[in-house]
Amino acid sequence: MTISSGRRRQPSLAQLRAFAAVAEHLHFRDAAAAIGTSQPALSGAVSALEETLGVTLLERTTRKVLLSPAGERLAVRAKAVLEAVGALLEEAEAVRAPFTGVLRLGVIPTVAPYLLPTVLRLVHDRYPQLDLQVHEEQTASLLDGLHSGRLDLLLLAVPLGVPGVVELPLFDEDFMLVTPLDHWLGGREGIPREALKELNLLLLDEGHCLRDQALDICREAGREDAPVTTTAAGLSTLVQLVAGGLGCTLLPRTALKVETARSSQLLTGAFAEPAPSRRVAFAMRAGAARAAEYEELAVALRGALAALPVRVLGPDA
Amino acid sequence: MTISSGRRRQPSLAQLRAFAAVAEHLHFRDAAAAIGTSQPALSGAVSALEETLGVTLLERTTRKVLLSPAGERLAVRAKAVLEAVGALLEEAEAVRAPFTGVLRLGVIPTVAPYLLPTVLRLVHDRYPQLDLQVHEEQTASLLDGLHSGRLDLLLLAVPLGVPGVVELPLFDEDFMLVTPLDHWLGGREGIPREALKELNLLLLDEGHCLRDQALDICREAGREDAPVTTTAAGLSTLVQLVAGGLGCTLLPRTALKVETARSSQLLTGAFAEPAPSRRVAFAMRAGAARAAEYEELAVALRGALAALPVRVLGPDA
DNA sequence: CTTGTTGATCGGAGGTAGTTATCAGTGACC
DNA sequence: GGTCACTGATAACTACCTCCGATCAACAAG
Repeated sequence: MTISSGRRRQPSLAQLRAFAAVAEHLHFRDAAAAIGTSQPALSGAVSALEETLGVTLLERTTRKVLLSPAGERLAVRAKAVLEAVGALLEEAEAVRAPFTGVLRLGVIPTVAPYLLPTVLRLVHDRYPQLDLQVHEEQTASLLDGLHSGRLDLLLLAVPLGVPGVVELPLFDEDFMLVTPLDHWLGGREGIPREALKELNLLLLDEGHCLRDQALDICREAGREDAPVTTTAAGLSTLVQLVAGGLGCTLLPRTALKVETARSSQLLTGAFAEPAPSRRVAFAMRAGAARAAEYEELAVALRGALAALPVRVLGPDA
Repeated sequence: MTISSGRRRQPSLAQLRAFAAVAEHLHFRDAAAAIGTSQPALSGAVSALEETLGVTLLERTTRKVLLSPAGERLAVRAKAVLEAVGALLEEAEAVRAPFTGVLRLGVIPTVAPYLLPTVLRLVHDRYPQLDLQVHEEQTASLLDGLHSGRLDLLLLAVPLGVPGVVELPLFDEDFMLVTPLDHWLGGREGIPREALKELNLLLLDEGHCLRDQALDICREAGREDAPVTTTAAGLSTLVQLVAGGLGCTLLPRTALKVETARSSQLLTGAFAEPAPSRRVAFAMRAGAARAAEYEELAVALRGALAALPVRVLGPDA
């Protein structure tokens, strides 16, 4: 036996938007301005929602507005509804005109300089309507941006092991050993990984995933101590340090040609098979509205990678 | 330069409901009846939504209705929106009147008979408005029901390791060794786990998690072969088989008293500390509308378990 | 060719939701 | 302590939207 009168109507999206805006601003007039309506309309919408739900959402005084405990919980749900609507609209937009509009692509610094030429040419030739905006950041920052909606698609090294993020693998590439001219391993092939135990290895700064990968490879090779002596902010700098004789470094295969061409003081060595390698992939939010486009983009990019010294992967690798 | 005219309005929930209903029934009149409106209203709503989104959702002929590819994708989004609205309404209901209405609780067979008395008494005394509907099924079926919305809350052995499911641990309980009277381990204490390697162990049928746990314990004890000779559909049967001298079995501590009281042909042995054990917990959907209630229920149940021979856990164990 | 069924269209009634103008309560400030 | 600025709520009005019943046009079956 319920006391509440009559049957309850369904809340409207306008009401949920009104509530969400008030919950965010905690101020009716500001919230009204934010969603482009009048204060009375918003006031009425929130009241109607409270009536509909049978719950007091806000503690109002004439001087300030507070969310009630119930309001706190329901504001989350309201935002979820509005997000779902946003996703639907975004998907409709994507369906209506695929490969148009802005695509905010995040790329890690150890991939960007070597892969972007290929990516940019591909997009320009094949999807000329697509406005690609590139953001070069480290992995952690990229993932944060992906989740917060600041970025749409990432190009980085995987596996990430982050739930809610889908990886579209593109290719594997080996790491090469770059040494000074007079180094005992200089220019050799079939270098065993164990050689890493003895080397003075130069690494990137903290935060670069390439640094962590190099450390992992050292660990796998049986090296106990951290081989850190000097660090550098970019691969170019790193290579210059090697040329200066300060040590050796690992370079992904795609970076090799560009970075070693600048100096005649370098030699390149190849590891014995299976050489240490990294996998590069696209990453997107699970359930992204434009997922189909990103997958098509991945297919196209795999095709465009044929000229590069990498092992291109299938979509399910 | 867009061809489409004017600014687009927002879709309404009624429109999304209309579309979702048509997508489900693929028939306008049936769909209209399903959501309690007239066919013209529904027809208009879908048309308006197509206009709003700028996308053709349905391929209509006068004889049949098909979802367009875009419609397929957007129907999923529309359903997601409606689900989010449903979650909001459910949460509002829960806020308005917590611990009232129906709670569909799923329980595994090896927990139900021993814990339900405590649970039922607790709910009856403390939450008399709560209409507890108990469903006894095996873990896989329970999880399926939880995801599909057929069940609200589960009571089972953890860890599950299922994403999207939150576990609220309740207690740990040891496994005891039940043997015939004349067994060489009969009634002993401090039995080493390695003894399991030598035993003829009777197990439950496939699908019972207790069976898998027992097999795990055997594996940990170093047993290579599967100790399966006979199986039984329930612990009561299993114990009768032991009393008949067909072998030994493992029984959770909570089941011990009830199951061994029926026969004088049994002895109970305790393993050496730390004894093999299982953890029993509530499990709910992540983001469940009534999550706060389930957590309170877990707290209350932990308090009510003091009389049982188990190690009650804290909420973060 | 007739008939039944399909989804689309029409015209009018009702309600929803928006607007502007105004009210009433509260805290800040001199 | 009184004034004032600012808060959210209310009132009155209007516009639009959505709904319904009735009807229409297209199609398939017999």
